[in-house]
Amino acid sequence: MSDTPARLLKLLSLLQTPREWPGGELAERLDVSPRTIRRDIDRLRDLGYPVEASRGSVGGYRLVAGAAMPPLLLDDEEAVAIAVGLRAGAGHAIEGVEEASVRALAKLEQVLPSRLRRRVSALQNATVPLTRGDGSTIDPRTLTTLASAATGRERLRFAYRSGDGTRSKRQVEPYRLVSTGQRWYLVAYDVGREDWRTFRVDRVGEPYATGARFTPRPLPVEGPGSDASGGTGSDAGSGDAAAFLARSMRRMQPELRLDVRFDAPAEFVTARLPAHLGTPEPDGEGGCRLRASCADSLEWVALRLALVDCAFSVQGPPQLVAYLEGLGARLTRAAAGAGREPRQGAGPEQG
Amino acid sequence: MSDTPARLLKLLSLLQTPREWPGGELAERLDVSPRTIRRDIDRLRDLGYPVEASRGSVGGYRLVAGAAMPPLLLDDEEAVAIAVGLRAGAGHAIEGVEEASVRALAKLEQVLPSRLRRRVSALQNATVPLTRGDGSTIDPRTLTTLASAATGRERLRFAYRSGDGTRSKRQVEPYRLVSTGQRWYLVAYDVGREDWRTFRVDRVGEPYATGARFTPRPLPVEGPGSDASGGTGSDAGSGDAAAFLARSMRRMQPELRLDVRFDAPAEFVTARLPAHLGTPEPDGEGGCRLRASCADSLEWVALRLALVDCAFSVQGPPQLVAYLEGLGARLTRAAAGAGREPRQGAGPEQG
DNA sequence: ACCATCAGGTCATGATCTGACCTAATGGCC
DNA sequence: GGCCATTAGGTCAGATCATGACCTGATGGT
Repeated sequence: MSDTPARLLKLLSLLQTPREWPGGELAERLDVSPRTIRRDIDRLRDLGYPVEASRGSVGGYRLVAGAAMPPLLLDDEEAVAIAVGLRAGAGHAIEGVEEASVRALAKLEQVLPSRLRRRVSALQNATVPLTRGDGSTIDPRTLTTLASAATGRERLRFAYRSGDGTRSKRQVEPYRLVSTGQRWYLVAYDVGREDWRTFRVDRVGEPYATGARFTPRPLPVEGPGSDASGGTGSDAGSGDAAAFLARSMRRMQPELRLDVRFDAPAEFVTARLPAHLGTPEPDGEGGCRLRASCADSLEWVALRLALVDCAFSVQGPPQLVAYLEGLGARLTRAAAGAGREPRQGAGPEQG
Repeated sequence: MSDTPARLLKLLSLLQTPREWPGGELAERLDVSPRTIRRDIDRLRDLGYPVEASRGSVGGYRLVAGAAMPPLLLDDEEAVAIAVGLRAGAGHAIEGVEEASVRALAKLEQVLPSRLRRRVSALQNATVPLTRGDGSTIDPRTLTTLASAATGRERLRFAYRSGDGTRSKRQVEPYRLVSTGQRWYLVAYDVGREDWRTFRVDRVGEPYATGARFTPRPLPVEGPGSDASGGTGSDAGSGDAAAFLARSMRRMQPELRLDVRFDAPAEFVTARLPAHLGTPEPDGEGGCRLRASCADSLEWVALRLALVDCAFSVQGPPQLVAYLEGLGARLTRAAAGAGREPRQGAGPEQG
């Protein structure tokens, strides 16, 4: 409790509170002399954590932004908040940081005390997921298990339910998690099939790491047997995995072939659409047209389109048209009920 | 670089990677003898960080969940992912952890290196906010500035735009941030007005901490002048602030008086609605009715209602009815355009 | 002008850390 | 069952380091 490293950690934790700490107060809190505090501050600075000091009678120390991230010392509630936030984000993650987000979540959940874990899952259950209905909501626990196994180079076993409904048990050497828009895929070497495969994470059931470690094989670049000439050893493989996924997706049937016309300029629409849906082409004066393929759920696509906040018109696919029709009718009926008792099946009516 | 505390931090950071580390490898990485590694592991355990060891030929060390949160050592991408996730969540935060979420964000942004900060704001801009249109989107920077000032007991100056449009400059002693559903409020002592006020955060402009520290005053409990008999000194004031906000809200006009009937059982609807919107009462067979007041934005409420995924009917307020009408018409038109070239103003038509 | 704060030097003492030995126990693999 | 790699921990000598007590200076707000 009273040795130097512990004190340094405590000091770091105190300094992370966004306020100024006079040296005397720190000395009192940590039960050492002010001189030692000054020395500790020096040490932190040597370690690369920039402690800023303001002199004068209301001066004090404060940790500011530096070149590297200092260790984050979170209290219970903050840890829970981050875990909940990341889990909520895991489904429809912010583009560009999906993988990192899952890595961070895995890191956090690895060390999250069990009482906090209970609070997290309780809050998680109380939260209404934004996308639902097509049954492909992703279990964050599955995601973190896969992510841990991939970075920890541990073999995985899981049950897989493929697109046509057949079930199988797999044992794989996980390579990397990749997300496209709303969906997650695992690129892995299937030990049983003796080949590389991509798995949709929402079709993975009950994954667990066997504990057996493996040395990662090089991901085939194009054809089998081409040279994956010595990588830097660090993780330059994320792009590879994404490319591999893209190639294997090309062979699969994309689930939705979008064709939408917007009554708004292309840049307006682009700014309001997720990037992986593609970019619309100008079409006519003041309009644009989006043709793209995606594997996202119907509800989610419909929601994104509605949020673009301009008139639009869907050419295809038919399921999307049908869904929008249904949703539009439901909303119109909801609005039409105003002023009198609601009744099912009341037709639309306008004032 | 090579002294003990730094090595311990590095060790912690290595152990947080979700994989097993043999002692020898750690010794090599940290450039000390294996014996020292064992001693360091012991030290970490003494500090309360439970390091689990598996013996045997494929054994190794791994940090597991313990009683307290260990310092989180994030790499750049993970830090960015968390920051982006929390900022995205700041607008429509998960219920129950809003304040903690903002505290965590403030803590993180305080030490986030500037190059990462740029990446965060770039990603933030690329993201389409889920709610827009009523101009009340919240700037996460404002939120974290206020949170930092509140926990750091620093005075704040900002420009305020009140409900009727009048602008004023305020200097306050911030007490606490409170969120209700989608909106954020600051409970603070207004130095100029010499009284307690609540401010809507989205109406706060250009806040900055003056640097002047203050000693927090007790928040009046009911009437002015009642005794707030010595609190525990710690932060038991979160509930107080919420209660204070609720009292001062009661005097204000709530913005939306919802009255919605759902064609689904009350428990079905409750599970799919955010809690702060209130709970619906059973109404007729298999239906229920929700009467509640809220200060959320129109678009957001409409979205939540649509996501309940059952037929419903809105009695009021009129703005909501009008908005749903417009949205429903837009979606119906979007669906009706299928199969032929879209044309503006084409009336709805069904097959 | 005064005071509180940060910044840093020096010194003696005592604690602590490290590496090099050693032995014991455990679990997986052949 | 035997072998091997791993964790676990004891002991010892020497070097290193941390601490508190003193000091002087600089800075900035009141």
